[in-house]
Amino acid sequence: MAAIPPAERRSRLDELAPELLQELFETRERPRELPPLKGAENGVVMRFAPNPSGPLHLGHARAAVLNDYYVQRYGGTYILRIEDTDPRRVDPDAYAMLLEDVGWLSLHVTDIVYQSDRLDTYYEYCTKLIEIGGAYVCTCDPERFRELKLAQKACPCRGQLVEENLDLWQRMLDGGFHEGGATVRVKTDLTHPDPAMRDFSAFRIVNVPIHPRVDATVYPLMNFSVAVDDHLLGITHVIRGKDHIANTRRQRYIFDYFGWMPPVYRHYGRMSISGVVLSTSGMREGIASGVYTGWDDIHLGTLRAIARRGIQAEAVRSAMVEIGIGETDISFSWENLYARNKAIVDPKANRYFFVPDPVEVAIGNAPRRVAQAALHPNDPSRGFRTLICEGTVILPRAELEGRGMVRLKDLFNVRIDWVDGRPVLTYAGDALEDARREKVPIIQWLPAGAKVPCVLRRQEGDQAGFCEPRVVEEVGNVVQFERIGFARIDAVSKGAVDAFFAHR
RNA sequence: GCUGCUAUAGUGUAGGGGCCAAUCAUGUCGGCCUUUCACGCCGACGACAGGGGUUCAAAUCCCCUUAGCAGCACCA
Repeated sequence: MAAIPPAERRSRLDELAPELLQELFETRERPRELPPLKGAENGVVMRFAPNPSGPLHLGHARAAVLNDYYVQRYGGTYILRIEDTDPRRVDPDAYAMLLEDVGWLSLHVTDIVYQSDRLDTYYEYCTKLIEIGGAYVCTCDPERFRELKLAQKACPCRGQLVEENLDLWQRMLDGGFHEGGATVRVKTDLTHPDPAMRDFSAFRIVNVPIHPRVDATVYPLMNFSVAVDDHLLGITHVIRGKDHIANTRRQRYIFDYFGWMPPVYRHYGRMSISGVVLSTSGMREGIASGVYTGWDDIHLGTLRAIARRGIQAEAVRSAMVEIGIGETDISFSWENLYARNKAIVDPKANRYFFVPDPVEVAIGNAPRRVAQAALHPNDPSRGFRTLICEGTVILPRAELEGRGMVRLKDLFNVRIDWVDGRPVLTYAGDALEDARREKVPIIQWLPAGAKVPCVLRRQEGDQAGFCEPRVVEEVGNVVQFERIGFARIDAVSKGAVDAFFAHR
């Protein structure tokens, strides 16, 4: 066998056992399966833990979908945990937006937990941690503490007795300190090679702004509340970005102090997303200053923005599962997302004509014709659109330029003569074969008397024109404007259609 | 700077010592089909970051280099 050149092997095999060859080279696309999770065989408890500072975007979708994927795969519970322990980063409107976005993604959430409901629990565990000598209240200036930390030196507060710490802690809770005046620190290892690990903060005081859901001034930092919650809620597996690797190590100290078993962690790599704005603060500013129309502006990477453009949740889900939980840094590919969306949307979308940048022209010698154009070429049972040509039509300007002939789709051929730079059209027969033979483009058109104004909104800018009257019935649906691409019909106002371009 | 993680076609991914002359998708190009530049079908293009080492055998294990990323907050 080895003596036969590989190229020859295939042809030989083809002669000997063609069915074997076919099996060997059959390209079956198996549904993508992500690597198994350690210790998940008997079910999992996982969580998606967004911060209510704005709506969800594609970055969130990755965490949300991947955790959901494993919950679906192994069975178990999926907790939506709203991490609202920083009043400064809470947008009261975001709570509702989060739930909408989770709903849009069809996450299989079984429980919803608000961390702001659980402050007393965190306080209780903080007291315990102080009691067992795992934490202390630090009243140093933050800048001073930082210097000491970098020098691997203890701050004076670190040596306080448990009783002193408990007193100070109570004083914090009683409002005896102001913002910045005191912080609870977890005792770790001052000589830890990674300065990020040294005596990190667990609680702080926030006086302004007031939390929209709870009356408090002492708030846990995420490493404390997350560790306590992951344990109390029985989280078995955590999938999150690698920006949390350091946090995982910090949280480990808390698990160890309490003698808890930490969950299994997977940290996926950074995902860069080009072409849209993702930072919540950047989006917020842009909306406030009028650069963006709102959280669903098509230049943003929020789920509501891409949904508005006609991207289906299932496409997002499928794209995220394809990306998976690899630790490599990746760049998110809109192309791949669009391809997946097209697969979902193409069989459903009805076809219509949209004529951008229209020119109205009378066609010389044009017979009156009733054109029947299929709503979907692969599904005749859906029926037809009826377009009546009485001789005057509108055509996309760009399709005429430089041409001597075109065919109007589902209608007839027209000759184009250029007189003083203006197109003069003449009926040139019905035969499709003529158009084929001449390799003439078959273009979209509309009767001059039966058209609806339509604006196709793209990221690059708006495109004005006209579309078929029946598009008005497609609000909320994705349609295909023939030869242009897929678009979601967003609204109809004053008889004009507002459409958002999805992709080709 | 310190601490850590990662490196497979343009993009995303599979492969974790021999089955790799490397998977699948997407993309691009060509063809077929078609009254859309859609869908579908056929074909082509395109990658193991670089250098050492271990081994009979390395994309796979080890080391170095390079590059990217993350963290070093009283954010999450």
